[in-house]
Amino acid sequence: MSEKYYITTPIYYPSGQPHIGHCYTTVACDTIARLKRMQGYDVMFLTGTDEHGQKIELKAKEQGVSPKEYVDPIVENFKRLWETMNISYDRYIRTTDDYHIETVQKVFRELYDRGYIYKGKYTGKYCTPCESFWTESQLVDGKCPDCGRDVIEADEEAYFLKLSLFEDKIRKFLTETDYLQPATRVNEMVNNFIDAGLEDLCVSRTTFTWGVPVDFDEGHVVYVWVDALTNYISALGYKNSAYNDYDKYWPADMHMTAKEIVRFHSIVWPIILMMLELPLPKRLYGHGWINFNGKKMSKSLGNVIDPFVLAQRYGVDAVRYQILRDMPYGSDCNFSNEIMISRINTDLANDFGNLVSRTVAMVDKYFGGALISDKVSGEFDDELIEMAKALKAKVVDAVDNAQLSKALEEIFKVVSRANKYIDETAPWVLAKDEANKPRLCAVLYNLLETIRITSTLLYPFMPATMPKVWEQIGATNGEASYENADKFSVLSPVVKVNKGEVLFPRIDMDKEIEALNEMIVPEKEIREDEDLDKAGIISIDDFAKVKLRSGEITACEKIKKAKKLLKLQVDDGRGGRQIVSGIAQYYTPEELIGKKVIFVANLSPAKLCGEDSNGMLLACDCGDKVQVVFLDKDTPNGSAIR
RNA sequence: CGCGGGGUGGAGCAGGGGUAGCUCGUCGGGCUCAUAACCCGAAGGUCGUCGGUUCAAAUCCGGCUCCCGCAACCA
Repeated sequence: MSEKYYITTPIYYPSGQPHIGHCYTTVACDTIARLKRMQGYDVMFLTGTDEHGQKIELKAKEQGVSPKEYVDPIVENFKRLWETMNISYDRYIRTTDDYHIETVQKVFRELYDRGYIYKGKYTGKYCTPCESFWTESQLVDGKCPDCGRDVIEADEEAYFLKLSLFEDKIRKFLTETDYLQPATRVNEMVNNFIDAGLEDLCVSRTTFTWGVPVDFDEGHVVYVWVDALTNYISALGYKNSAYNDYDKYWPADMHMTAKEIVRFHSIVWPIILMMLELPLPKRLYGHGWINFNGKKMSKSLGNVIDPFVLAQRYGVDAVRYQILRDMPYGSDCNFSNEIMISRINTDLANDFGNLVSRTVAMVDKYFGGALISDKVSGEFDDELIEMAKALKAKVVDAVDNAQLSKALEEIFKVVSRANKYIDETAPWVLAKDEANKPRLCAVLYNLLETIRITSTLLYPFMPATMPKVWEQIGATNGEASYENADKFSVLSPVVKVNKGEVLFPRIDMDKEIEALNEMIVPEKEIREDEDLDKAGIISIDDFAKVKLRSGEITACEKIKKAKKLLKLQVDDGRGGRQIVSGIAQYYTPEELIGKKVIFVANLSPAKLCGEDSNGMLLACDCGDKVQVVFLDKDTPNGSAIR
């Protein structure tokens, strides 16, 4: 019986198309899963989609379809992407699957029966016409993100999970085990959420219906986390009959997530398991984000990179390599087309691909494609051989700690050493003298062996390309195995090579960037135009409701404690008013004083960071910047604008 | 005084008391087996800033400053 290894990605929320961020987590898990399989583990690799919730219900309504109909094609797209990215998941869970729903209902009830769930009141911002609750952060300009109308404070009946009971236990779990990685996040979690007092978690809602029904209280639907987190055990058949390997695989050996949901995986999930008296997972790794050109990735910035396009242009393995190579342990990484191309060119094309190419070419050229058994070792051999043999342990250690970029770094040190070895031994010089044939043969054999070892260890990272390498170096009888990855002299002494296609073609950076830019720019414009159209046509009466007026900024200061807010005194021709505006990043108070601006005069007053605001300045979104609309200096204050 | 991360040669990062290191880029050289690839060398840094501890500080301590997340407010 081989040892088991259970690894999970989060289940992704299919309210939009999958992007490069989803790819990172999934590819990272795939790499770990593949290495574990090579090591002989009985691996269960789970991924899936979290398909319930208000957001999806709303999006479906917008499109006039049922939530399931809305979600199905997106889920297909996720699966298609995983196919493209060569993801070797063993099981795919959808929270809309019957067996999962069954488990969630049973878990919910058990938590209730054990006294960990109680009925209480949920308060939040409520939009009456939409019958929807929103969190503060969901609001758009303080208004309902759906219809744009005002929201009110309201409450609804809801069930809560008594997280607070487990404050001490969870603190201990986080601080006294190495569950949460990287360890720096432990402080973050403890300081922010546990020491601050663990609040009970709202786990049911009545304002929407797209979710798992609470089977003992009609109208209630299980809300987010009890539904989503439970997937890790329902997928194994916990409290359902679809599968039967809970006993075999639980507890999970590795949950991987991006950092924004570490909180729920490090606090809520273990507590739920504690409540159910189930074993706790062994490891949670929270990785950073892929930023694009230094900015957080988001749809509104128009910089979501399409992984399908990348894979098609550069090949799956190149994409897998770059995102794994450049994501440092625990922190964010930067993505740009330049970074990706330069990675592909230097590491994959120049260093690794070219090493294979030149080695195979030399065996071809000097030995007609097959080595001879006569070999003489010499200077430089030992260092290369020792380095290659030591590599496996380093890679395994790094991967075990989710340090995939470190693992790749180590592999490429050996690749680099091999290239240097060619220079040191200068095979083309040896080839000039027939007497040196045995030495030449040994040099090439050492190179083939080094390629065999590095390509074997690269296989989990780039599973599509490595078998091609093995074909080329003649490692076709299972020599390229994990077992052999720390041994030398594995290939047949008279190994026969097969010159093949270029593994990683070099990319012309300038041309490629140009081509990519051409693809990206029009797409962005289209999306904005669409948004404008969708925003809907309004009548002149609607427009007349907005009272715009001119005014002069007479005083202006930053609001301390607020990063983005400026407090402005505006002469509106009627005694003046105070307006708070979120433009502190773009303007200093000095440069605004004396300027004539347009403001919305009849906007309902609001308090921002304790400051009253009566109105709103008109400003223009210009890419990353915001530009206030200024009027001519001689515009009288308080004039109506229409 | 909200929580946390960070400021190291042109760019991206590592180092965490005692010759400042890696990748890319630049410049010079070598080689010609190879995907104009590979190898070697050089230039380039008072390690954000001020002060403290120490024989010795990029590294430890304190103040300041700037950046980036989270949180709170982009009316």
